[in-house]
Amino acid sequence: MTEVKIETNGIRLKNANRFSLADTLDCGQAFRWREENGAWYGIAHGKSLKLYNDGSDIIIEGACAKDYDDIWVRYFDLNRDYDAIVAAISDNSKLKEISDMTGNIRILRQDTWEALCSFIISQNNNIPRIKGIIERMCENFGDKIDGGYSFPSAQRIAALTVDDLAPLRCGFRAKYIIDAAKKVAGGEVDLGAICDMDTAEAAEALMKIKGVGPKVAACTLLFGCGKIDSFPVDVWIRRAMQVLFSDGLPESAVPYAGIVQQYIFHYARLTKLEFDE
DNA sequence: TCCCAGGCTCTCT
DNA sequence: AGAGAGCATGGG
Repeated sequence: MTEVKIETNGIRLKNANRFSLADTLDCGQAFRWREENGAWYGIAHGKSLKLYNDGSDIIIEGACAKDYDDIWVRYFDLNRDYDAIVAAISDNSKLKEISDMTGNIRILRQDTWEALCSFIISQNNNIPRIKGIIERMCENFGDKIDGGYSFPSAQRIAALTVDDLAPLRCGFRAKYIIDAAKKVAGGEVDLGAICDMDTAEAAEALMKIKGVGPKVAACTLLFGCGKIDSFPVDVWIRRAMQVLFSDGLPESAVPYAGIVQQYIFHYARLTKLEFDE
């Protein structure tokens, strides 16, 4: 996407394109990023990062060259041409208006297990509280690393009981988290294989987990497997689609449905889109 | 305070 | 198959 410079304390993305830190890291797709004095701090794939803008560049502080190639290019979806996607969908005037506001979001390719777990927690919940539960999960059961705690593995959670999760204060979702961990750690649900399946088949496989329905499965596949044809429908999207695209998603957006879904989701929330059902 | 939150399961028709 | 209640908890 851009020229990359390796610097002493991190990586510099020269003239970072279609990459708003705020829109990408705080649009409800990932829950472990926080802003402080203009910089964004977070932990992903067991590593701690600080990101900030330097003019038109983005600095990924804490990333070495090897991790950049092995982890961060994929995590930040840096090889995808978002300009081309925005151009393609802008043939529709509503999508153009939406992407004018949200087209600097990049879809993060998160760890599959973390995405699964995060979106199990997200059900019938609000974003601030989702973040709190996930942080408590990491503090209680993750590994201490420089800068915080890693997201705990499925194996670690599988060794726990519902009662052990009480400190998370996640309510009825605790039993779902335990079920997911046991099935993933035990191999009954093979996340690696699921990421290789087609989207519909993969969703079916994920829904063998208690508490995983179509929406949680779709989010897991979009944000945890990079399946950009996966289209999560939550209350915001359902209402936004009724108001904006009652005849369905425009044809030009179908190949990128998942990405466009995130644009619409963010747009709906930014504009506090009002609906009369 | 009271409504509702990036839904899903269970039950009843 | 489809509709509706209930769910834990706490943010706004």
